[in-house]
Amino acid sequence: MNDFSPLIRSWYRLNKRDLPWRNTIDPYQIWLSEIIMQQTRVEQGLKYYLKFIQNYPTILDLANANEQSILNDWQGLGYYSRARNLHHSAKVIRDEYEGVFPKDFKTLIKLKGVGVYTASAISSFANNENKAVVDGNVYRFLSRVFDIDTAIDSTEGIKLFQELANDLLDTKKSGEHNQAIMEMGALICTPKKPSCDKCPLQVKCLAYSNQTITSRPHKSKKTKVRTRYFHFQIYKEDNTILLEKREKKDIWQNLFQFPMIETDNSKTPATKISIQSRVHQSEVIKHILSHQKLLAVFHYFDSFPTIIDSKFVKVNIADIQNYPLPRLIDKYLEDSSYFFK
DNA sequence: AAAGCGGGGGA
DNA sequence: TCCCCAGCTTT
Repeated sequence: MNDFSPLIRSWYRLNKRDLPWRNTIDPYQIWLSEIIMQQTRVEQGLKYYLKFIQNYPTILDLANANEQSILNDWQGLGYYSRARNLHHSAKVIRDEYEGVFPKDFKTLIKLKGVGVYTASAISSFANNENKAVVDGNVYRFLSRVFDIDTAIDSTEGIKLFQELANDLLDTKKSGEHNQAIMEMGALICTPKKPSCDKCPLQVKCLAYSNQTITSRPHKSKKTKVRTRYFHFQIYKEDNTILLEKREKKDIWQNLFQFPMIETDNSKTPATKISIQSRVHQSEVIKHILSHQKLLAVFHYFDSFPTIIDSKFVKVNIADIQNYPLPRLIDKYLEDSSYFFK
């Protein structure tokens, strides 16, 4: 389709949102925005982007920070490996690239946390490199415009959509083209009730004429949810509590929580938790993740356990804010008056 | 090729 | 409830 790129770019120039990372060609700032926005809505990620630009104005500020501070600033955004990889890559650029942030696809793709999409985005936005982005917006938009039934999460689909996106890319305006095609997906060709009447490609859209919009894009895999049972123990003496760092390869890696015992049901594991010294027990708190349903109970104690695990840390209540916490824990503290009495 | 990894918002 | 969001890494 010859006029695909001109049509979406004309539309984009008139209808684009004013987003801060669109007003720069600094690859560092663009990288920051792209990592934060992975699997994240712009409305949710925007305040994190502003915070990170404020707290880490340059790649060296980020590289020289410690991981706990970065995770603390990332708290609540989810997919915490993004923050760990962010820090790792910042140090690589400081130590191996003399602090100069790369803007070419070949170098970018080597960075941890940067895949084909992110390397294409940064290199096209910062360097006008001829690389087509394929994100969730692009899958949806292209699967509809060309009425493609191939599953977007299959190996075949990934290859097909990347090649189609490459073919449609206007080689002289790759940055604007990539912004435009994603903005079309985000503002017009939305998952539910797309605004086809405002779409510059309505008359050319095959899914529109075939009335297959609602079944595009086609996905094959469905996520299955696992249920887990967490028993958190809140040990408090005066103004000090115990926290432990989650170091295993599991959810919330390198974040902190109250010492926790996982069981296969929500019944109190009496053999592992001393019921005699427990002063209070919370209701079962439900917390939903994409692939896990967590059922948590908080058990309260007014003295420390006789044996204190080496991975526990004693934290003054006023200093809890310096420890990155899973949303489940953070929300529980918000809702609980316990620590403010 | 498939699974694992957060949290929030909309319908 | 279910689906999706400026995806990537590990198994």
